[in-house]
Amino acid sequence: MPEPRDQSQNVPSPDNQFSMPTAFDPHPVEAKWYAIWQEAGYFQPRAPREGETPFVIAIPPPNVTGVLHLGHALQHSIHDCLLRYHRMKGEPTLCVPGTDHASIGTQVKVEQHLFATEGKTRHDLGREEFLRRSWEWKDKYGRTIIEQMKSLGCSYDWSRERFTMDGGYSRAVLTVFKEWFDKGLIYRGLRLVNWSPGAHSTVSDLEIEFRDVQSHLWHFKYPVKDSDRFIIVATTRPETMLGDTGVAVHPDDERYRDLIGQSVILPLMNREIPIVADHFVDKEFGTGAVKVTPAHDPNDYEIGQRHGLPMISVIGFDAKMTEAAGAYAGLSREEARLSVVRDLQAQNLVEKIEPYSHSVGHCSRTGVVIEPLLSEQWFVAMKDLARPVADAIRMNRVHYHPARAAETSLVWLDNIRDWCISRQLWWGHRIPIYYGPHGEIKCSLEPITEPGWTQDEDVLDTWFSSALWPFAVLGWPDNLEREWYPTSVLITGRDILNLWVSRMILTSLHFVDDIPFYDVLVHPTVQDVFGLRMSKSLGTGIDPMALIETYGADATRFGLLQLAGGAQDVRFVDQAEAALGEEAVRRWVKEQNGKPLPLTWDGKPTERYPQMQSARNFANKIWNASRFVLSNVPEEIWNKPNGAQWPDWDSLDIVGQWIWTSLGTTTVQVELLLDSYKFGEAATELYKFIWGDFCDWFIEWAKLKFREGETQYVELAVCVLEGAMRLLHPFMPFLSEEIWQKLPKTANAPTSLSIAGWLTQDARVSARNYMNDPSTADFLYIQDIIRTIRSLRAEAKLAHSQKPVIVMFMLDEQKEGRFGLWEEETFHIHPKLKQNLLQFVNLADLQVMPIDAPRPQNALSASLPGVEIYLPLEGLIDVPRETARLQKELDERSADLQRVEAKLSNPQFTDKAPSAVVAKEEAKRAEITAAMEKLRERLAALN
RNA sequence: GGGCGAUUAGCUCAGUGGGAGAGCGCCUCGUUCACACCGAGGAGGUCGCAGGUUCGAAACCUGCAUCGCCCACCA
Repeated sequence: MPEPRDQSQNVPSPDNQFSMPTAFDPHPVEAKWYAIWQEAGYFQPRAPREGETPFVIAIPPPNVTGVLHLGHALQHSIHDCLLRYHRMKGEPTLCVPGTDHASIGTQVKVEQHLFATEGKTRHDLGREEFLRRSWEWKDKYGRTIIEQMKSLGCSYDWSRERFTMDGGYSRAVLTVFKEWFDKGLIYRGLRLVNWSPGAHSTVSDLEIEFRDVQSHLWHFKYPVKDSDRFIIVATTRPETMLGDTGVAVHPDDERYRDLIGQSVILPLMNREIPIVADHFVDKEFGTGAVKVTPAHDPNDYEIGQRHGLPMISVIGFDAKMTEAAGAYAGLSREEARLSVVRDLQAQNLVEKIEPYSHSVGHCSRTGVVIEPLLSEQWFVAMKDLARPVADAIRMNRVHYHPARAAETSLVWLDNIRDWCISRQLWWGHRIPIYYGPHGEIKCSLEPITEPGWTQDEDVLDTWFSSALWPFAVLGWPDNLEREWYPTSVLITGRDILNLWVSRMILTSLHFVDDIPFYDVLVHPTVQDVFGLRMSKSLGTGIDPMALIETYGADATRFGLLQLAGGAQDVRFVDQAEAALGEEAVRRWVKEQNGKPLPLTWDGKPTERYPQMQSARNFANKIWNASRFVLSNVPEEIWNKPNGAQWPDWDSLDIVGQWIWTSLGTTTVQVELLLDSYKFGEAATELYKFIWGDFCDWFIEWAKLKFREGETQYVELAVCVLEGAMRLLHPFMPFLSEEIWQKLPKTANAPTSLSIAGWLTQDARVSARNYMNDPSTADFLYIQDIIRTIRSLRAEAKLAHSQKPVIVMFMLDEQKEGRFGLWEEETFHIHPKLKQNLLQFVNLADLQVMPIDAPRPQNALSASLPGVEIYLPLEGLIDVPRETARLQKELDERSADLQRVEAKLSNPQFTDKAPSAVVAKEEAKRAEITAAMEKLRERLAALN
């Protein structure tokens, strides 16, 4: 158990006041609080009560071999922000974390490691030993990303951590397979699949990377049978011609119309193959005639199916030419290509060879060129399963944020193709199909050990198991914890909306008869500073752990959340990249595929990523504001058993009422924005409140009050700070906890901010008071006046030691109803307030005169609505300079007036625009006219 | 090729019909009293281009240009 906070009394211990260093050091704070939170079990929720809606997230399980990248860091910042927010609001809040076995990704890594360290392949080890090594690998490296999430502060229920190959999960996978098999939804078939000779397995579309390759377009002459004509075909893959079983032309192509139905003699193989007509063929491309190799090209496969062409596999699983390639058998694809071209040239059957650039599919795991191959594979029949998913999305049972993301899924679902689920790998869920001695095929959850029976060698596509994630981690198939299901929201990137999200809905509807989550939130893709997708394989990755090291976890989270507006992609600024220049970066990425960029950064480490630097500065600002408030808490408050209390509203001055109000309205804003997943705006609201309102205005003002010994003002400062820490906690959990713990609190206060609950009614009561007493808005008016006075001071180049007199000429109606500012009877500025203002702006005196009183000579001046502000100067003022300034303002106002006049003199406008808009324009005209009049007077007074 | 989105200050981005905004950066001034990871003041924009709708367009429509992402992939 953690050391409980000493609640017997609030003591002004050295820890509270004097040992706070002037700069916030995040790392000790992070380590301390995460350990305490976890040990205390704050991340494990209570069970939901009857009728209560819990908040539940099952995180997208990252690969066991993975490390946190910037996209993850953003995603988990969002997760944890929502979790902490809902937990503080008192909802039962559960987050189930875990990792994915990532079949092919992990296997390839283990194989690479094996080869590098021992020079062996998996076949040298055998299946059993290889799997043992893979589990070892998983145990060793699978922790990394989990530890990194903890570094970020994620408040996930680690006692529930799952792995997609743990016992219960495997049972879920096999159960799904068997049920679909028994229903006939899983079948075996000969299909063209993406074969990775590197991984020696089929791979999913997602695991193919298309790269632009400089190659050639070869034009071959195929002799037409019983004729001296040739038909010329163009190809990028000469070696596949050995497997050609047809030539296709467009049915409307005049050049070939008479040849349709005839045949050609395939050179080198001397095989007679038909000429068919197919709409797929583009008349404009190449020669308008296509060689058809159904066994090695997806489009040719389709054409072959339509015309009943045979399929001849000339390339084998080892990426070498097969026996069917005749004389070329045993050659590699590359060797065969050279030989075929050479032999055709010898026969004078090569028309021409053009340079040609096109994109070629490479295995993203091994980098080897993908070979489309015919192979026996297991498939899921998707059509009937997909329809209910599309229905559920169309009926808004699942809400996508943004809504247009649903369209992506609908297009995919409406054009669904059967899903190839078998992979020729060892690491993964082995297919529970057993073959009997007499050709029997059985699906069994338990191993069949009878003699003569063997299990299918293949494993399942990783996404097959991922598709079950939300309910499999909540107890299915044994005992689904319905109180936590469906989960609340799934947070993901755009790229796996179909591969993963749609399939989760599919399995959930089928097996649990319910949706898996109410909301799907698509988060932005983080791009580099030039707008390119960030990718480690492109050398453009940024390590979030380095950000945490440099800026702290709180700043990293806050900085990332500030970027997370909607689903709009965001750019992450790296000054080192920017310095290198876009052209250089792109050239490097293109030429040095996979190698890290040659980036150097000589400046301060914190200045490299300005978006993070800004967040770190914010954290430091909060730290110092808190340090200042704490250093002013007097003994008597530390000794109070209930700590600081909200003061009486009516006893506060205008500034106190204003900051209290601002806390209340900020709270409402943050709630609204978080409820609608607008993290960037919520973060900005907090930034503006804490830095702009609390630090820049309230604390500066409070300095005067603290010096005067106004204890209740200290209490107010503590209470506002306490509320601000609650608002901040979902964004910056460590810093907010650290400060919150230092504040004087009631004896029975919770032991941690993370479970302390959301803002109290007291904290928000001011919003109601504001509605009843709009005079608090007057402080915004005072701010305007203060800014104007400061501006005049700067204009006059007054030293800080010089205290000028300010004279304000004010309309009476400007004073009415503002009794926080003015004495009720005399309309004089309230003496107490005036005294504070003089100190605040560093003035000798502040005089308020009637609007028609004579203006001082030799003065700088400015005006706001209803008030003119004069700074009389004893010495000479710079007349030309001041004249120019006033003239410039006059010109600007004049332009404004012209615009307004033009509108108002247009009968179309006055007739058709809403009367409120017209009235507004009229008021504007009056205001501008008055202001211009004053400007002219001031100009005249100068000259 | 199809779909989606973006284009607003030097940079990153808000702003969905009625007087162009924020943060960072930049310039000037200021370090005895929370913070230089700071404070005060200031400069800076024909809202990608061209049409259209409207009394009125940064916003709505059309086209074009540029960029990005997703899907399909050109023999």
